[in-house]
Amino acid sequence: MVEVKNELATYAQALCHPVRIAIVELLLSQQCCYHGDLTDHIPLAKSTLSQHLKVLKEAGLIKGEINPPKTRYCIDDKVWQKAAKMFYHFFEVLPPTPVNCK
Amino acid sequence: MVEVKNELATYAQALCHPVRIAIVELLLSQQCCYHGDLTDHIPLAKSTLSQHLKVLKEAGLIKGEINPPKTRYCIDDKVWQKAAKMFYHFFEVLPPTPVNCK
DNA sequence: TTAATTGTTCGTAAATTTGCGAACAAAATG
DNA sequence: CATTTTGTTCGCAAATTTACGAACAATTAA
Repeated sequence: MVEVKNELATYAQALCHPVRIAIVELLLSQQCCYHGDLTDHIPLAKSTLSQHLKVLKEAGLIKGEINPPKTRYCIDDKVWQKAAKMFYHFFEVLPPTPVNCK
Repeated sequence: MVEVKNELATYAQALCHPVRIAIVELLLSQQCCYHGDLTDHIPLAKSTLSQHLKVLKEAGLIKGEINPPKTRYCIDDKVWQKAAKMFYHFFEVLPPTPVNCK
């Protein structure tokens, strides 16, 4: 890291691992928040899953209300929309390549 | 990596480093393709920049025509649009949280 | 109260990422 | 032809990431 951490890079970083994508997709597929055992869906040690959840939490994309035996993980709407906007904008800025572009 | 590499994760991976974001933004800001010395814009060793470019190239997001003393780096429109669509879709699927969501 | 359930934190090992300089390649220029 | 320019590749070291099991909370259930 050679400079100030880019916010977009932070979100990308949170989403750059297949397991974290899977976790987020699972949360997205829920009517409301997810509660239950994530290891039912993703075959990893719970400590490993906990670590991935931590990454997503620290990026702000999800929030969890954890009253130890019971847990609830949700996408954080607000941050999610913000990240969405940043990605939208990032990908939008590409103008069509001019035909005379060499 | 515990499973088949997720394509979205691959793009996120390519974009998860501030320097790579900076490189892509530089390329996006060009009328056409970029040619010149990237170290003018990003204060890193050229070998390091070369590595970051390699990551972006392997993800397919950029392409470079390198005839050694001269170089041209471009966003790869096709892959870019594909990645854009994947991110759009990924972020779009979030329905508004129901008010009765507990 | 004791056991069961569920999740986090800690320590550790293996793999990957990041960054650098040195060495190397390949074309342009003197 | 030698030098300059520009970029890649090759070690190498430091930092980070990933994954695991063990130990540790904290609440629920027996």
